[in-house]
Amino acid sequence: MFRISSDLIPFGSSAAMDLAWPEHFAADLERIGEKIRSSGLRVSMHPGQYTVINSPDPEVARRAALDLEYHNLPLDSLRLGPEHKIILHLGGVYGDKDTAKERFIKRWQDLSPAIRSRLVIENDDRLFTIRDVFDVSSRTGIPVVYDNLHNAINPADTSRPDLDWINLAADTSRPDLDWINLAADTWQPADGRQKIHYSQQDPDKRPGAHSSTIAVLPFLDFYEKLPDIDIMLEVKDKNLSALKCINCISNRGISALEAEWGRYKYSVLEHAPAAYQAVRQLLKDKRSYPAIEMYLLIEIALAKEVQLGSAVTAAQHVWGYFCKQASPAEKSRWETALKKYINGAASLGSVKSVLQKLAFKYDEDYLNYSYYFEL
DNA sequence: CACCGTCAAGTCGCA
DNA sequence: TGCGACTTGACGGTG
Repeated sequence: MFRISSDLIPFGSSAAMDLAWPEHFAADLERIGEKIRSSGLRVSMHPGQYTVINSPDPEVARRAALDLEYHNLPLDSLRLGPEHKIILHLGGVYGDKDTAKERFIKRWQDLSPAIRSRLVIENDDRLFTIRDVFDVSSRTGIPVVYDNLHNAINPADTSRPDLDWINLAADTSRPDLDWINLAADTWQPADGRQKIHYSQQDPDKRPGAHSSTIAVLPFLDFYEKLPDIDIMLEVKDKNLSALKCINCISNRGISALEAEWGRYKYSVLEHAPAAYQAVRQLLKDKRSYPAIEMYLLIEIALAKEVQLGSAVTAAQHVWGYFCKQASPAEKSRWETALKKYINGAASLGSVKSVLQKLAFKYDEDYLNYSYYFEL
């Protein structure tokens, strides 16, 4: 799966956009679309929370419908079928949820068939619960994407109206799996595989904020109960977590872990030299597949503060790729940057920036694909 | 060059 | 009534 950014086409949703970009980029779109189709990739687009089709203001609703057209156009231009989805929340409440749901359904009926065939609806983190979403789905047939974190923050009311608040608190939500199984029935063959959103709470941020990375143990605990469906992660480090989870739920061979370690190693080294050594030991047995252990060590290491000494060591490891071929000017730039960092006059980022430019210039792909410059 | 503010979108909740 | 939070990226100004 791949989530296409809403910023794909600059000014794409603006009234000022009069470029015939689908024609202009026809050859590229054809090539990319063919790659998506032949590889079995499923792409999707996620309009922001500002796309509100159920607003009482008809002008807001009109612009929201145009925004959905804007999101549909790239998918149509790639010649992708209706299993490539557009994911939408229900919108605002305006003091009366039932009326707001009715208005969503009415506005949905006026959308073009192409958009309606792509649309899926998701529970949000403060207004419409998964139960509200099922309510709308049962009357429209729109497939439901269940979001576990949103349901934890904004749980569906599973109580009877006569239950008092104490009992309600004790039985505030059904298990994720119940909702996921219910959502399965809303997906038709033309919609492709059922998809859910999975994310974890960032411990230091407001409720509902996504974590920086997916913690592997809670993910596996969640995953082992699931039927065979698609899971889209919502997480700051994006594909890093996706690859982590894939590597932990399937044996992709020790070489896949070694490749991952190659990308993580300098970051781990600057946070925790002991963990760096531990992972090296762990990967020595070439018949093993210690994915979970490796990612746990990486998670623990990256959660620690960067130490100046180990950050210098890691940077010097990276500098080792260039020390022979670098020009005198480059050598002096590196030494100055490192000295300033050690004296507290510059950030670690400025040292890495010097190294990243060298990696690009000298075509060191081992470093160009390293997470050292990202984490 | 790091850092911070600003911009676009619509709604809701809290001063 | 007005402001901040939500989200995402680019971009401009400051020191």
